[in-house]
Amino acid sequence: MSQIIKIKDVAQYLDQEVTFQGWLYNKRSSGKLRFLLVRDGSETIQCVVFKGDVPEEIFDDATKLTQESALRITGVIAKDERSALGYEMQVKGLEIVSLADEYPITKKEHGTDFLMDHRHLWLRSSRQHAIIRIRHEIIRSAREFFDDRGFTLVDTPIFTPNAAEGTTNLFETDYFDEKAYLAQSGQLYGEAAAMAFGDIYCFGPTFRAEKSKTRRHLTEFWMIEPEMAFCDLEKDMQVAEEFITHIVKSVLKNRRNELVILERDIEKLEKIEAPFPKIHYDDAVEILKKNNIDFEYGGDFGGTDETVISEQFDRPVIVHRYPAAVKAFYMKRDDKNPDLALAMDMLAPEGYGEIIGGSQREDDHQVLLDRVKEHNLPEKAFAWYLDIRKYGSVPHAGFGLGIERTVSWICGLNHVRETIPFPRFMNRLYP
RNA sequence: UCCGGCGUAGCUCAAUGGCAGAGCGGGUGACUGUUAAUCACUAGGUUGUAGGUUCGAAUCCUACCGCCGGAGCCA
Repeated sequence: MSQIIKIKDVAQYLDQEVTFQGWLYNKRSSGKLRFLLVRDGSETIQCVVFKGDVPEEIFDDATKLTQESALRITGVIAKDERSALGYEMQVKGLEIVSLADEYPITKKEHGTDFLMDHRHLWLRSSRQHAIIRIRHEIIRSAREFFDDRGFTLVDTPIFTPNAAEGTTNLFETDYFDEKAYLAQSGQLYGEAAAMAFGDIYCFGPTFRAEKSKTRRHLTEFWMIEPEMAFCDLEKDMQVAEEFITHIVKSVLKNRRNELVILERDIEKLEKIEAPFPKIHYDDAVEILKKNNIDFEYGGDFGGTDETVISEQFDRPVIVHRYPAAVKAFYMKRDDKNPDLALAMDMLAPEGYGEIIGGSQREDDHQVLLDRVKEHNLPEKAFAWYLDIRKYGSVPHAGFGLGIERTVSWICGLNHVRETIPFPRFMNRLYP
């Protein structure tokens, strides 16, 4: 057998005999010719079998190959303008590794529910390849951003003993006859880690048991959450905008072809450059009023509100200083107006909604203890968290980026369910 | 939980009260350059489930189930 190569490297082997290992993506035929589209995970190439060039049994094998059959195929690489890749293989040899059963996913259109039932096979299609590779680049560049700035990766637990804000939106599990909950954020542990290492981030799955049936919600999704000691809200927002700029630029540089496959409007992504507009909550409410949106001051923004606000700008917009009443207990209040929390949300353009939520944290022990009591939280369960404020407390801040919403925005998708290999949402636990 | 839509062949859909169909996929055959190849032939159905109206129901009515979209919910 000749040298086994990846299809993406085909240009280096012009006029040489090589072997691919892969799967049959599609097959066309014409008389004494068989056109085999072979995918090996790196790329897809057309391999041409001419009856006069190969032994009869090889031509018969090429004829009986079914979609997604596994194969090893050997031949000479030739340049060909008629082929989508620019190259194709003139086949000399073919080994069927396994003949596939009738494949459920055909070349015609399918409904989303059917495709989700066959998610394990759907991942083989070119569109899903493009999305998952962009997801990979987003995660790779996100880690690179923090790694290059000296952040330490400190991952946080998934089993947690207590519910920060009630248990209705948490998945409950049995932990040796004790109740445990799947984490909905690593942040509280991240704060402890920041006091140990200065700048840290965690990256892992988070779980929300909300019965949300919208294009923006999953029950299991991934968040990357930096936490920084000696950091205030202003610096927090600055890190966030530089972070997003870095991710978008990395995708544009390293996964441009995938964006083209997805027919993404690349010009819109090329406008993403720090600094981003940063508007006060009051200004955001003003925007809603100007657009005749019925909105009561003091509330949180709904999906439509977020879309209207983000549509005013050509890059992500950061809204800061929300009413403390609609935000979490651990957020520090604004000195200038104690009704406002030092919180910030970043809204993606084009109506993709909140991709980042962050804040400066309350660093005073007594104030935080009062908040825990106000929210009727179990003081004992939060003892370790309050400890952080007793032993060398400092101003600190951080944020969380939702990976799937970011992938959805950068890819220009209309639903987050395609942004994760095996999504979990309402009515979807299989495969 | 609420509001709206949908459920017909493996898949995507048509048939709106009167014979249950097409395209794709499968099978058989033809073709030396196909690009979701094309062409011919062929197999494939408890019309989501249960009940009701009617001479007659995929079609109208009721309930249930499932799915989709949205709202609510969403540190």
